[in-house]
This record gives sequence, structure tokens and C-alpha cells, in this order.
Amino acid sequence: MADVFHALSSPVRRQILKLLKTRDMTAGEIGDRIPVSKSTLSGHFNVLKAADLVVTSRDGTTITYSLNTSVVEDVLTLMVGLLGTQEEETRDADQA
Amino acid sequence: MADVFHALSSPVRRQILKLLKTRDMTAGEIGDRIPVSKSTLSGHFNVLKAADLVVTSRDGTTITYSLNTSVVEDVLTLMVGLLGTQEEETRDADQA
DNA sequence: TCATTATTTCGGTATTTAGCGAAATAACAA
DNA sequence: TTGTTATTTCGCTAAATACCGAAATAATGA
Repeated sequence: MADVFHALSSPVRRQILKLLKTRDMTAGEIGDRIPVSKSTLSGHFNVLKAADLVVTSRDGTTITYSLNTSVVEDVLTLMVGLLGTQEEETRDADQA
Repeated sequence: MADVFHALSSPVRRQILKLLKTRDMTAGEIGDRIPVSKSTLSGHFNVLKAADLVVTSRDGTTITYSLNTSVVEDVLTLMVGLLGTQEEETRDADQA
């Protein structure tokens, strides 16, 4: 449960969590919604995984990310929703 | 309420908040308890102020820092207590 | 005004972080 | 085996952050 705070300190990572709050998504789907290279996104995934905020499951070549539903995580997503992903968000696709 | 998450991402800043949760303190008192230079600490104070997590009041030459008690802040300090300041904390004086 | 105490601002360096494109890995189908 | 799609790892650069000591600012008392 090491660096949850650090994981949450990035607007991009908060947006990833926000997307995953609506439903599970593959790395590619997330990539379609967040304007950042795949490699950069992969780095963010690693941070989120290290913080235990997301879990993955592989199905063939695609990897699906899901929020790690746990007590701590509940509190955190509550906060994400409470405070928004950031003042003016990265928001490039919120509902898409 | 801009970067609360960023403010919380530093172990030193989380420890400052933890200290202030017990009582208000002057910059000097906090300096006595956290092993970091006064100038560095001052930088951390700025981050905490920018995030609206602390407020100050001057009395002569001393400046006292207090937690900014507000709805958001309540949730946050709750989290700080819940998760600790970090795995192995900076903790050099918790009760001192 | 000069000295004293408390705190901040000012250079400066070192570490961390975010970002990229290209190459590597993984799973599978032909 | 070759090819295709999905994702990650590997250098790399640029920007942000943490840290320090020294100088500057602020408030006050002698």
C-alpha cells in the first residue's frame, strides 16, 4: 500500500482511475481516451499497480485494467470523485 | 483547492500535517521535529498553503501554522491517519 | 539605530518524473 | 515459421522537485 498519495498526485493517473470507475478497460481503450503515448501510459499503469490501486487480467493479447476494490481504494475513489481529477482536468473524453 | 494530492504526495508534508493534527505549531517547533533545513521546510509550507491545507497567523516574529479545518481537509487528515505518513515514516519525533 | 530571534527568499546542485519513439515481448492465427 | 495486434521495456531529453547554506526580510527590544 506504499505510495498511494504519490500515485494520486498525477492528473493523468487520476483520470485513468476516473475512467476505471465507470468500467474496466483495456490499456488500448484507455489510450484512446487519454492523449499521451502508449509507453508513457504504461509507466502510469506501473505506478498505479505499485500503489495497488488497479489490478490487471490478461485475455489473449489484451490486458484489462480494473480498479482494485478494497477499503483503502474505496476511500480514495471517493476522494477522486469529491475533488475531481483536477481543477481543469485533462478531460479529453469523459463519457466517450 | 488546486493540488491537494500533490501536497500529500510528500512524506515530509504528511508528517507536518500529522504534527499539526495534534496542535498548532510555529515553523520553528516543526523544524525541531523534522530533520530538514529551515529553508526546505519553508518550501513545504508554501506547498501546503497553496493547497489550502494549512493557515498561518503571525504573532510578533513567530508564525504559527494550523490545519485548515474544512470539509475537504477533514477527509484528508482522516486519510493521513488511516494510511500513516508512509511505510516507514520520516518519524524523528512523533510525540516529542 | 543596532542587535536579536524567527522565518523566508535566493542561488545552486542532484534526484525524480513525465514524456517520447523505437525496439522488444506476448499471444495467437495462418 | 511468419505475421498481426496489444502492450511493455529501453534509452533518452526536458521539466519539476527536494535539498542545502547564505543572505534577506520582519518584528521587536535595548
